[in-house]
Amino acid sequence: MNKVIREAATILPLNQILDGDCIDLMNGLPAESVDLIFADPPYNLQLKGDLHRPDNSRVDAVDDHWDQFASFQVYDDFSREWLKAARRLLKPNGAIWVIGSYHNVFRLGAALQDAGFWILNDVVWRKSNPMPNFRGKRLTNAHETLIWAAKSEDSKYTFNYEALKALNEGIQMRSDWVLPICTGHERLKDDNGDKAHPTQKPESLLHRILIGTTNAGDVVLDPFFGTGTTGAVAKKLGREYIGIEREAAYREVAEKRLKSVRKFDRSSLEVTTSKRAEPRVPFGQLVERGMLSPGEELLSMNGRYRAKVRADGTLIGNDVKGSIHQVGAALEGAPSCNGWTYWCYKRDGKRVPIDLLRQQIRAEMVERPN
Amino acid sequence: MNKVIREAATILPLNQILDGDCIDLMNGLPAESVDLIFADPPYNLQLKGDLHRPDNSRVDAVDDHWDQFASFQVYDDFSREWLKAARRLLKPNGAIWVIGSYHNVFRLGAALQDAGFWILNDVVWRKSNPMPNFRGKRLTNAHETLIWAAKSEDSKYTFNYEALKALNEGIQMRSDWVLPICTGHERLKDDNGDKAHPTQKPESLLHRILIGTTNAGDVVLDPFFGTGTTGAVAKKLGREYIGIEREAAYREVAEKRLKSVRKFDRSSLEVTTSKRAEPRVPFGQLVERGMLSPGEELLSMNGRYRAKVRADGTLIGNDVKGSIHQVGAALEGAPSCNGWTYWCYKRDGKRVPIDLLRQQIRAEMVERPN
DNA sequence: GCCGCAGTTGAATCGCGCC
DNA sequence: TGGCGCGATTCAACTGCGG
Repeated sequence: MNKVIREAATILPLNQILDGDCIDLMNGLPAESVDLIFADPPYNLQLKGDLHRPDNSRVDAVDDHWDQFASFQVYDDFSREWLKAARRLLKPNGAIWVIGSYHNVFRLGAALQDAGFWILNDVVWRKSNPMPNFRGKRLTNAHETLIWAAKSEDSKYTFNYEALKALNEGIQMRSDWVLPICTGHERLKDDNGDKAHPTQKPESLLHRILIGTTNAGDVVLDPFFGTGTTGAVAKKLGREYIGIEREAAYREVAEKRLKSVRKFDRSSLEVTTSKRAEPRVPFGQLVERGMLSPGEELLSMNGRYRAKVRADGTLIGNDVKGSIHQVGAALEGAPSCNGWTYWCYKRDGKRVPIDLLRQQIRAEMVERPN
Repeated sequence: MNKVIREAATILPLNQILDGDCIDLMNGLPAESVDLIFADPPYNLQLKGDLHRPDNSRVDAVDDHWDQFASFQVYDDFSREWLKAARRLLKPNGAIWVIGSYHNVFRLGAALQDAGFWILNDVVWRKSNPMPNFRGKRLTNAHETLIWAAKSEDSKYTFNYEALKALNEGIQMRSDWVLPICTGHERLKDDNGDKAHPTQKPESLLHRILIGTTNAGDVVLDPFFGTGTTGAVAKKLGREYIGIEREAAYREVAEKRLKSVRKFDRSSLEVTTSKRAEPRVPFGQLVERGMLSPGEELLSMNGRYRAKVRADGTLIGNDVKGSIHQVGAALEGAPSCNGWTYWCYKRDGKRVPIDLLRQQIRAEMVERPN
């Protein structure tokens, strides 16, 4: 801990959870005293009725009072006020992370820019296990967006390029991060065994943020502390934290959690690493990418059957419609069929297995596990 | 081309590129005449000096005059004006796609919401081959963001759920799409052999958008047409397009490109459809036709409940009377139940789902529609 | 202890047409 | 135009139990 931090510590309520409204409390703290802010504000989801899964079970929606706003205008006023208070607290070279979904993140991003923050990246948290779209009316909402911004255009912000590169197996870290949502033992439960907080963030996400954009000893503030994921990871990684949370139930869970956290917990470093098999390539992608055209004919490897490619990546042959696997199986009268090795196409009079196209796509993907 | 489209064609400049300012031109077109808008507006990149690669070669940045705006305020005014004109053009059930990067997309998204559009999804285009961050000062900017929004909250927007699911090998399409940037033969060159447009989008992106959110024959408008990717894919897929582009050089490249594009043949454009589109068959018809007899017993799929068929096509089981759906729901204590997939009957000692009888009727209907 | 299977769950702006 | 009723719709993980 260097001298500056030690002095600040006499004023700053380090490693504590403050009880109350984040705007009031931030306005009461000394200006230019914080290195990084992580903020997970209410998303302002505008949910109407209940939603049921196809098996008729009810989805436990986020319908808490703290997520309700009367209008975009009210939400914007709130956002601009807490962002203003947050910006005042940041040191000149400080930075902020904000997370949101399409319901609120565009308003949040515009408010950040208007407040004088300088956006450095937007980062996509691609969820490996999102909730599906049960009604089939939209795309699976499989990601959330984070915005990383410096206090101002000329801030000398912290970016640990090499550390993130190392986390990413030697390849420069990209703006899309694949991480699982918070489940299992990490997900905190209340006394009834229900989830303690409806939107607890995974520690892996905060781990990457704090490793990449803070140094040991830095002061990290979270104005929407919830169950304290930011504090837990900060403590593990040797950063100082300040939490603000107005709901007593969340504060209690967070206090208990933080007591049991130890610095340099090695196991937490392993959270983000996971092995992955070869990435799945949908056949439809060959069509979208023009490697095969709708209307083009495929030939079975044994030369016995033909089928035509359709615009949605299905085949039609002998009146059978379906995936490359389904049509292959139907034509052969087999229970199953690997379409990738069954079909080929013609180029310059030669038969070429479609699997070669898949290999080409995989080579381009250079997929990283995380 | 059906009657409605033919009439509209007398007013709408279909399959043309209009020369001029998109706001003026959109205001001159008839209201509620367009099914889908795809817009790739200027990104308002705020680039300072030149950028060089580690080998000192200069990066060819987007520094065209059309991408320069004096301030966020000016950019917002511009965005809100073209969005207003665009919204007027959309049919009540129409929708819009907008693409942007962190420089502009937050402002665009907020403007969309303020204009009354209803966001359906934000979609991340994850680039398989992005430009690296040469200076190591930020994360590799490896994605762009698309916003899909309906004209209003109660628009009955087009979503070809099954077609997108087919494109994704039978798994529901997610909000993150991995696609390569536009390179190689697809990337259009000018007479000097330089790229004809700095931000040409890949056809694969438009293919997915048009397959997923339009039907054949729909009118698709692109107010920032550029080199005409939207038009090219629309033509291939049998959609009508309207392009607007004020730069003569881009219009020329696009005209040439569109002339050489051919529509895919009819059958390959057919796409996997949802059950919802199939004709409704009342359960009573199975009784009328003698496929099931009054008094016959049905068994629930899980084997737990029985019910008796009545002459009017209702069921009675455990003192509950009503439709196959109502009785199923009541017995299971569920909010709803699809009776077609819930009940089966016995034939030769085997359980047969009643849905097979419905499929039989539907098959006959295709042969003799009336 | 390991494997398989059944059950549960996650920041969700999640019908439509007829009368 | 509001109410009612048909009937369509899910993926990846993790938990716990039984063999």
